Amino acid sequence: MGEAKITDKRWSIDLEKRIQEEHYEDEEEYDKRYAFNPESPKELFVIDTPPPYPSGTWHIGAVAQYSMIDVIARSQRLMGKEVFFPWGVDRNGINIEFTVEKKTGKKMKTYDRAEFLDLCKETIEEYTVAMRKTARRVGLSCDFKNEYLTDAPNYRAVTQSIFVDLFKRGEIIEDLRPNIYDPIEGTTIADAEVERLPRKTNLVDVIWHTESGEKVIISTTRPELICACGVVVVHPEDSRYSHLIGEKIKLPLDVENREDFVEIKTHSSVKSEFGSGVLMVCSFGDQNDVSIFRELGIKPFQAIDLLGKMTEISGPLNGLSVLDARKLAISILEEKQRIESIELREQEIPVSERGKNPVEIILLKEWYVRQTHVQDKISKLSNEINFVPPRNKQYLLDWMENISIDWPISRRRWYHTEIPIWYSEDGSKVVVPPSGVYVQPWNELPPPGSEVLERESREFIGKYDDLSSELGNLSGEEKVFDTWMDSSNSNIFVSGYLSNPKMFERAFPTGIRPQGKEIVRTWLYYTLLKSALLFDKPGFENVWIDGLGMDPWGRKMSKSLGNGIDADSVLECGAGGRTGSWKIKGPEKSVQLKANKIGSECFRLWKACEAQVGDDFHINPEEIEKKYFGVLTKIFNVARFASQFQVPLDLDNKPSNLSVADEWILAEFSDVNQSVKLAWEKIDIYSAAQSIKNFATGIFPSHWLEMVKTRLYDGDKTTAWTLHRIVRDMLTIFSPICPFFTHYLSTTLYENSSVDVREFPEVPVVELANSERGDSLRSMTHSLVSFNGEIWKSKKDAGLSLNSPISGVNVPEELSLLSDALTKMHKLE
RNA sequence: GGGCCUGUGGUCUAGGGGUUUAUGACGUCGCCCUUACAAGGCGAAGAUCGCCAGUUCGAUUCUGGCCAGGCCCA
Repeated sequence: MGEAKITDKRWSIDLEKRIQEEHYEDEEEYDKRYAFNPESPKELFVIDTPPPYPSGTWHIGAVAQYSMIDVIARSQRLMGKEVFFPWGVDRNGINIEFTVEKKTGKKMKTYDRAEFLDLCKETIEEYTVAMRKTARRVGLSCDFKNEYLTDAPNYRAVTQSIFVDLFKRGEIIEDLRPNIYDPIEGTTIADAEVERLPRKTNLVDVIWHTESGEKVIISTTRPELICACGVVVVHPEDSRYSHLIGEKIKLPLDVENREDFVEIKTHSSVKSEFGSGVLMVCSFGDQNDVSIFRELGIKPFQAIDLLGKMTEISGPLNGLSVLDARKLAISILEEKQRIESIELREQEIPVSERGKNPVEIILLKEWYVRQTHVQDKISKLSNEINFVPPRNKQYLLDWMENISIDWPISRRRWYHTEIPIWYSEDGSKVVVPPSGVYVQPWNELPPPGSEVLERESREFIGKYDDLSSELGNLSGEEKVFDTWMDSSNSNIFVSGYLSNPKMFERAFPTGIRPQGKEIVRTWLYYTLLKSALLFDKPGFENVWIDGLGMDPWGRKMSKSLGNGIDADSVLECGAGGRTGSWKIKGPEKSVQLKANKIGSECFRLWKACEAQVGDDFHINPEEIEKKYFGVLTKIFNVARFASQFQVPLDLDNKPSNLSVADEWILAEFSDVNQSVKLAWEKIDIYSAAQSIKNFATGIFPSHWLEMVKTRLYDGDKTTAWTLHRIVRDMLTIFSPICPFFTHYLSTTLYENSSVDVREFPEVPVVELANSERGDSLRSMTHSLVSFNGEIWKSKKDAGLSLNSPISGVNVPEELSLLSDALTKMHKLE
């Protein structure tokens, strides 16, 4: 016995930060610990870290999830695997374009394209730096040196190569399909960018005639779209029109190059009480029209071109803008006495969020990945994947069941990966770049080694280097990919596809995909689609799908609700004596939450212990501190207590003369050890955390330590061996959850960091793990715990202090083996 | 509006047609500064197992509906 080696009185956020900084500062040391070696003979375990999108703030729920991914990484290292825990940042996409537009007050399309790309890159770089900092603050053990960025040439080259590959195989096609389009800005826009504005519009009741001459009134605000009418529908239960179903009805305006009549059908989306209850379905008045065209399998017409002008099918309206065409259509109909009535009414019309221009849904030639033909295959392949938790696989299966159309992958935006293709002057041939080269077709000619293909058949014609003179003026594709097209390559990118084929061979299917349940239908699905199309394999061995972080009342955190919590505020809570304070809008009133100390270790411990994977979890900083900081302090104190006893030179081999008490706790510990090992194998963080926490704050200190204290003070070597062996291994198996905490304690006590252990520690008392001897030792636990409790209670009832002697108590029969230790512990007389 | 997931004391969780007066932990409350540790000890309160039907001798457990929260889609 001597002075405690651990001099700090307690775990603190400042101590945590100091250790963390040391940990990350020495890059050489850091790489030795965490850098990935693809040549390693160990089993490779690649984690497909979700590359976060830098947007300025990082959501506390997301950071909690990343901390658990780190637990997975560290636990797999501890299990002896060669873990690749990459750090990637997703930087493509419309988000950063919007940010730049907002910052400069200038629209993207008013810029020179190259200039705009530079602006995006600069802006996103600032956010990227902040994100990296938070990643370290929460303790991620990523291979930061090999950071990848989805907007970097090496990443985009992979996306482009895969496109070329799938294009050649016919899995990627071009097609005319409906898109939301802003004719003034000249760009497609996403659903999320559509806003509704009230405007006065004419609702026109137009008289149509069926083939048999019956008069039918159809109300519309878009008479100019009559030329694009594909079907007229009524509600299936509307008896007024049931006799008309299946009949042909003539369009009331002249059209060109198409039949001038359509069929009358039924559709359940029709509101019978609106107008006359008859609806003309045109390509495309609204989203409902799109789905009716799709559902009924009707070929859409193109009524409006990219400049917002009417096309030739509109006959007399040809070439007019939409508004002029509407006016002319009304006057023609009036002339023909085809208007029953006109009513000016207020209507919500869809406009583009930023331009406030009325948007149109028009047919555009876009690129698609074929997907409807591989659903069965993906579903079969996904059976080979271990889902954690299993029930969250359902999100995927349900989604796949609803897939009815191909995946549109082209966008008319800029800060994205370019679609790598050039078209010959006559449009019949295309040029695609060689594998592994990043190209910008809007800005450059095909690089050496490019191939010339027949556009329709994809047949190889020759090398571009030989044929360049025969293609005329090439035009480079200006469109870019949907960002999911990039994201869905993350697993193969980090597994070495293209960059390290030898590694890819070993590492694919990728070890694990950790992600949130909200993007199962996008990120996970698209990745599995790619793996199925490219390799006919499942993308992953494991898919870990966690729930989302909610506010303390179980509501989603959002700006509009005012219930968000910033990640850094929790991680820094307690640093430098600063406390944390959060004002959060509850369901009824605002609540002020306060905490004194949290930090990364407590935060990680909380997430590991608090919720089973897959469930949404409530985040309340006050609770995190109250419930889990004490656990850290308890374990800290156990280690501090242990640190006053000399560490035996040989911790590996057990002494021959272990006492029964020592054997008992070793038997208990080997049990805990086994369940933790099993839990880490099954990627069950919750169970591992619970087992360790219960042992480390429960029977180990309260019952064993109290029982052997005097023996330790007397300098008993075998008990000191047991103490240190258990503390050391306990810190080791706990290190995936609280790496800096255990690092500090283990290096101070044992001069070896628990985060460096690469082999799961087995308690060197094999005969205690699964044996009768072990079982019989463990069978004492229950009586021991209740016996101790009884004595503590009787002493309390008698007004005695715990270390005063007590008489008239006998150690029960089943604990006779421990009777010496218990007699000393309680001072039984 | 549609599909799916979830619903056990304040929080998290075990269990699963009948010894269940429902497990454990944390939190809360009361009493106790006992020398690693009030970060501890002892004790107490707190749940009609979301609600309503049905199946059954019996339901928290099975079935259906509803409600609430969540996710995605429209």
